[in-house]
Amino acid sequence: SRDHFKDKSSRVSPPPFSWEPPRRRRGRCRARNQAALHTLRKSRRVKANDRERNRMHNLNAALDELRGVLPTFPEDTKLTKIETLRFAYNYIWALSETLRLADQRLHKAPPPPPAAPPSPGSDAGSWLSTASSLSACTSNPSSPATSEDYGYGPPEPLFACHGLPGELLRSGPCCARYPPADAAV
DNA sequence: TAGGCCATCTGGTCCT
DNA sequence: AGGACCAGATGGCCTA
Repeated sequence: SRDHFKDKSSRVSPPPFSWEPPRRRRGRCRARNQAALHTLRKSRRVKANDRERNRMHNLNAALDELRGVLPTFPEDTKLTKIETLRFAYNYIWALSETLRLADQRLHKAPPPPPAAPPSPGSDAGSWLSTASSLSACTSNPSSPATSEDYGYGPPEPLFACHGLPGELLRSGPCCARYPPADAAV
């Protein structure tokens, strides 16, 4: 079909579906198309990056809100993302235990030992359920010292840094990065 | 300087 | 088709 343009004499109307533009023109078109495709892809990528950035910002904002309702000591301690999630998991568990125990006490039932805390994640970096962190909690000077102090009659003896009953602190993971690494225990 | 944490980019996949 | 979601890669910042 390209020969169709070589010979002027035979230049009749091109066959309906086999006609192709001259090579040079087609190459230019292809280049133009390639460039258009490139800019299209690029603009889509830029848009996608923008959305992704925004999505992550929203996710971080939600994480910050979650940090805001979690008790930490010192108060301005910023938990990492993974710490925030794990602590939230355990904090919810501890609060549930508080309600459960309070309810039991209300019905005069002898409080059984609290249930084993859930395990939100068991990698080596998890500090939430370690005995050291729990003993650190109970050794807080602002906390009640004797076992009698851990009773559940109102008002509940609370830990200044956690706001949770002592028994829960001793039995369940509820500390967030406490004590600070450099703090004397 | 190594390791941890984080933000961002990127391509793939799934969903509407 | 376009957006949401996800996971891997990368580089910057900070701390021990």
